[in-house]
Amino acid sequence: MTEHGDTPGTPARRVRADAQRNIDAVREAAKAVFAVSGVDAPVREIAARAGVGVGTLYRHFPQRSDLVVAVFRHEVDACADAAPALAAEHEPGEALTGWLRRYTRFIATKRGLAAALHSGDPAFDVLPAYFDQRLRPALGSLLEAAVAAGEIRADVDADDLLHAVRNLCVAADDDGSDHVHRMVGLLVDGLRYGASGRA
Amino acid sequence: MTEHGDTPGTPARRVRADAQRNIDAVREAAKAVFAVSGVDAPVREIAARAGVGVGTLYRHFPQRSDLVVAVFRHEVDACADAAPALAAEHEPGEALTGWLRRYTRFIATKRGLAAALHSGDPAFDVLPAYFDQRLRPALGSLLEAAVAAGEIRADVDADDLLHAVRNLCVAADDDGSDHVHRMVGLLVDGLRYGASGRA
DNA sequence: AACTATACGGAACCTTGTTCCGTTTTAGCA
DNA sequence: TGCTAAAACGGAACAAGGTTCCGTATAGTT
Repeated sequence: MTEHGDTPGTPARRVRADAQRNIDAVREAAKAVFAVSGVDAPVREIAARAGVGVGTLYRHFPQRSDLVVAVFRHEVDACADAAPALAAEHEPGEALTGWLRRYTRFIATKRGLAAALHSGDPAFDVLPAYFDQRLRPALGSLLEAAVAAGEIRADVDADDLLHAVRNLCVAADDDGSDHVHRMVGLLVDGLRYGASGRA
Repeated sequence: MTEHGDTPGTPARRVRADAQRNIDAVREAAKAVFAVSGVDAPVREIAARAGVGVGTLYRHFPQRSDLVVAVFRHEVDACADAAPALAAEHEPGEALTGWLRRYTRFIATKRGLAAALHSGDPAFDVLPAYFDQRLRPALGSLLEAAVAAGEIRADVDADDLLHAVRNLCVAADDDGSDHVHRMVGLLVDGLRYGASGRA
């Protein structure tokens, strides 16, 4: 799991309780507003939704882009953290498909972000790296477990799968909601095809 | 060739001379400013550079995006119009390589635009179509001539070549300036490889 | 309880897109 | 050539969004 709402570069200074509360509130508000109005939504709207003044918002997120980055990282963290949780509660194969479903849901909410990521703003340069660095091990451990249990074949790595699913999601615009689920199901069946069969 | 500075949808109404002068001036200024500061440059800066008030600018280009579109179309036109000119002055093979060089120069200036094109703004939806519709015949006629002269093989069409060169350009960021030229040269040599040989 | 570093709120400021309107210029015509 | 109406001009004014500033409030400490 990940600690809490630490904007990076805050080495060890205690954060006042009310400040932390506001940091979280703003991040949640931003997440909600981004989902509805896209990442270009006005800062004031986010502040209002969080029940906070713009001054407070800017104290914690000095630039608009910091807010976008924070929301993105938090969601990546949540997605990554779901892996061990699923692994603890399900069979390896179940855990794997469950996590991929979770992952597709994550990707689906990122339509607006995609444009921002490729906008050339260097503030977003760190995001793809964070994405890989965090999600690859998460999926990797699920894959390993499923391979060890003999439920899937051993010749696919986390990176390939991550990118394949992502591409499936972006290709299927936003129409038939379960098309992506069927496609991902197909992928997983493909993984099962060459399984060793040992349980 | 293409008439002059006709923003589309101007059926037959005479344009006053000073107006036409300003339209051209603004378009040229925008081209220059975009090249330096990118397509997000402030409108006022463009107006100032054109020696014109913002009111005048907005009279001819009611939206920022109209200006971007106009510049883009004008440059596409210039690039397309270069084809017959080259064909008239050079051997078919020469004309072809000359035009491809011209085309790579055009693509190189479009770094900033690429982001805008994929920004989701529907105002830019028409541009890719215009791009193809205008450039394909231009290159197509050069190809035909070169094939007829026996200088190149016959099994490559304009679309493939346009996209191939474009991809070469975007792949090679903006470093070694002539890498692209060498790669395009390679492509053309490839075209020559299976030539019929008849002159 | 008093004190201080920290945080809060929101008015104010700046930049940028867009509109409005009084003034100027062009082009046809007598 | 001088007259006139339509067309075009310029830039002040407006709207909206990002960012800063600073007087006030509060958490945490002694």
